[in-house]
Order: sequence, then C-alpha cells, then structure tokens
Amino acid sequence: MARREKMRQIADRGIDPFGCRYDDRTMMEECQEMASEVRWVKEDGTTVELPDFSDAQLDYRQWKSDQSPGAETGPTVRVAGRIMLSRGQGKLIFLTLKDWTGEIQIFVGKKQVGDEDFELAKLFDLGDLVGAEGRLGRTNTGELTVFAEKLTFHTKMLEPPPDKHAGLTNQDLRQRMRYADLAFNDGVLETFLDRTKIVKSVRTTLDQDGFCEVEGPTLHTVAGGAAARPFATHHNALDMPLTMRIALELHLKRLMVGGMERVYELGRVYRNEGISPKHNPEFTMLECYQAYGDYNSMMDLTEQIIVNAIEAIGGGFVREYDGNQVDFTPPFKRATYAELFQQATGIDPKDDAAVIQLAKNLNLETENRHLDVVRNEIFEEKVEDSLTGPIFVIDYPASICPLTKRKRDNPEIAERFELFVLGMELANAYTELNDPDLQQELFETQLQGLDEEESMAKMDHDFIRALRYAMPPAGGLGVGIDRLVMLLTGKKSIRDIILFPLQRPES
RNA sequence: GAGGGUGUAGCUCAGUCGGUAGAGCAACGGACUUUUAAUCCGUUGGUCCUGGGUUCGAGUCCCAGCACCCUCACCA
Repeated sequence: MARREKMRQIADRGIDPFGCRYDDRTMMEECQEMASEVRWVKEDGTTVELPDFSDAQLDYRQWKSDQSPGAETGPTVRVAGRIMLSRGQGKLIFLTLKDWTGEIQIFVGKKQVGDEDFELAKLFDLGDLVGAEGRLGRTNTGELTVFAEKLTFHTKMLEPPPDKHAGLTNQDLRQRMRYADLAFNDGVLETFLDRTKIVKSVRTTLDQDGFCEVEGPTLHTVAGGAAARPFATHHNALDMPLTMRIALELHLKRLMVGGMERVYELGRVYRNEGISPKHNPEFTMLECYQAYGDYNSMMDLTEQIIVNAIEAIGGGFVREYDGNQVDFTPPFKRATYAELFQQATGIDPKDDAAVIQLAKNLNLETENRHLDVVRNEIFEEKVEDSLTGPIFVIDYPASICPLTKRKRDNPEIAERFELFVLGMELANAYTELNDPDLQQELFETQLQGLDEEESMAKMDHDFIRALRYAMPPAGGLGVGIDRLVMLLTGKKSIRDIILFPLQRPES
C-alpha cells in the first residue's frame, strides 16, 4: 500500500496524482540532439566547446577545473516521462526518465529545486510519470542531464514495476500485459513503432503509385480467396450464418470490375487454424490489384514495397535474421517453379512417373490426388525451406491456382509468383483470371484429393456474375504484412510483432 | 492435434538425497549533493500453478488437470 499512501500524500499537497495537461515538452530525442548546445562560457564571455564525451579516458571534472573560472551553459528544456531508474543520494536524486523517443537523466538537488519540490520528489516511485524543467547540461561524469529547477507530478503507477534490469521476460505476462512489456522492456516499443513505419511505408508506396485504399467487408457469406478454415459467426436479425474473411481478394476484384483500376486493402483477415510462432488467428494482409498489369508488373511493385519499407526503418538492405544474412538489394532473383523443382530433386517435373515415384519415396499420399497437388507437396518439402531468397518463384502448375490466368502458350502453367525469404512465403501474386466461364468451371471442378477447406476454389456466384461484367486484365498481389515485419525487425515470433496476439483468458 | 520443456516472493531466478522456503531487484526504515542496474546498514514479503495419491513427513516422488514456451502437423 506504499504507493497508495504516497499518492494520498501527493494529493494532500494539492497536486492531482493523475496529472493534467503539460504543454511545450521537449522530447528526449530532441534533448539528445541539443547536446551540442551545452557549452562552457569563460568569465571573459568567450565560449568553449565541450570535450568529446565519447572518449572513455575523459575526466570532465578535471577538464572543468582546467577551464576555470567559468560556467557551463545550456538550453532550458521541459521534459515528461516515466521514471525508469532512481538513484538517491541524500539531498540529491538522479532519475532516468523515459518518453517514447528516448531517455534522459534528471538531476534533482534539494537546493536546486527547493524544499517543496524535493519533498515531492521523495514521493516518486519507479514507474511514475513525472515532468522536469531545467537547464540541459553535463554531470561530472559527462552524462547529458536535465538539471531540474521545477518538478511536476503527472501520474502515479499503483502496481510494482518488473525487475529493473531483467524486465518482464515471462512470455505469457509479456503478452497479457503488453502495456508493461512496452513500458519496461527495452526495444519492444521501438519494434512496434517500426511496424507502424513499415505499414505506413507500404501505404505511401501504393498511394504514390496511384492505388486507392478501400475497406471491404470482413463478414462474408462465402469465405473465398484462399485455402483456409474460416471463423463462423451468425447475424441475429437476418438469422444468417456468416464467416469472417480469410482473404481480401474477391471483393477487391469486384471493385476492379466497377472501375477502380488500382485498388488495395491493407487489413485484418481471420483463419481458424493452428497457433504457432509464425501464425496468429488474425493477421494483416495487403492485397492490391492493378488493371492492365500482370504478374511481372506485380514483381516490380513487390520489390518497390519492400525496398521502401526497409528504407523507412533503416538498417540497410543486408539484414540479419535468425543467424542468416538476407540481402534485399533489388532486383530480387527470379526462377521458375520447374527449374527449382528440377534442381532440388534431380527430376523433371513434367516426368509424371518419376514424380510419383519420388512422392512414394517421400511417403507422400498419391492415391486419388491430382498430380499437381502431389508435385506441389514435393515442392513444399524439398524446395521451399532451402530458398534463402529473396527469390521470386514463378510459373506454378495451373491446377493449384484456380484464380490465376494461364500462360497463353501453355495452359498447364499459371502466371503466378511467390516471393520466398528464408523458406517463408512473403508475397503471392497472379496475373488475375478474368474469364468468368473458366472461373466458374474452376470453382465447380474441385481438385481431386482436396476437400473444400484445403482448396481456394469455393463457388461464389456473385463473384462470377461480377466477372461477367468485365474485369480488366490485371495483376494482383498479396503480402503477409506480419511476416514482412518479422523479417525486417528480426523477430522470430509473430507474437513479438502483433500487439495483442490471441491468448486464453487469465484464470 | 502429437511430442518435449517450464510453472517457487511484485519481477528475475536458486532450491542438493524427501526433513522448518532462499537470493538479487522492487517495497519499507536509516546514511549520503555528481550517481549510472549507485552504494552501505537494517526490515518486511510465500495458496511453491490446481486437485488427488505415496509417505511419519512432499516445492522435491507418482497420477490427473490448467497455463505458457519449443518442435512437428495445418497454414500465411
């Protein structure tokens, strides 16, 4: 109850323990940038640059006595943030204050702030939100510091903070109490701010390329556009079953029929499937469609999106992920599905007998299954994991791509690419199928060996009708935003880049 | 869904062969006007995940359950 008792004592001093408006803050980052404005002024009025504080040998106290007589000067700042560390020293307290741009040390001396504010400072606890106004300067050890002249109390933290060194490491608690994770664990806030920068950059890239952003329905009567199990729900007034969307595709294509020639949606989709370090039931997808384009134009766009996202968060094109180095310098490699298949297995993918034999050797099911499904399982098993990338795998077997246009000179091959990085599928794009009759046929003929949930082909009569109103030839692209954020922020678990991943409720 | 691991103070973690529950940080009291995870002295703090069982005696051994983590499967 110590914190509540201090809160009462703060209130007794006539101060609202939950604070109020506080204008004209200098953010911590700005304070750090203002370090060069801290100078030494000699008695004769001449100004001297301070020494190099990055020099570990530097003794600032000695330096100052060498410069004497004179005094340090610096700009006056007004900062507010959370108390991360506190070092009491009798009539002197050092606070480490953090806002969302960085940290700075506050020097609170009894003589400097006066008795009243010093008594207030004694009621501060780790985790409290406080403000300080004073001159920016350097302590004897050279640390950039706000020498407080006035203190402000903003908000009392009523819970004890996590371990000030180790932070909150329990994964369960980190997700359950993301607020504490963000506030007390180094780098967590920065990672999520990077996520925001990446998403913003994706939007900017598309906006500047003339795409318009739309919001499609998340409640679908037919969960199409991908192969996944949907969440089922129900509308009471209409007494109608509904599913949460598993993809954005089919509504965006309807909009292209309507004349939105460059359209995208960046939004949440929901899949009722397993949870893993790479899967969350709700995740963020980008899908964009460009009329009169094809999958080649989508490859260029994909590169542009990724290149711009990397530049938005910095750190260069060569990135470290899980001990691997990935070079995102464009252009990315391109290879056909067939040649990668051949390279990895030594078998010509067109040699049906050899493919079946290989599948049997790998203990894959071959009975009653379309050969392209078998081929693709071999591809997933033997090729995908070995793709360091970034690499565009192009030209997929047509029968596993029911929404994709076939190559004009070869109906067995679909104009599709997937972008792989370290075995992860980062993007998936087609030259879009816009022939309503063929689309209907592909929806009707379920692939052998695949039940409805495993197939992308789900009959959607309204979508077929839309295509009959003429959808322009187009390229379409889907990007798994969470995967992109994971790769660019170096996080190995999707739970580290989704603010509130799904969890069971606390008992 | 299958296998493995973890669960002890607010947080991070020890806990030997089954024998009265431990440390660091935080909190509380004290000293200290240039500290850096400040330091020093003292104090407080426990449903050992839950429920059964074995035993004179269980944090420790056994069984069941719950939660989280990892791997695999499904998938992006």
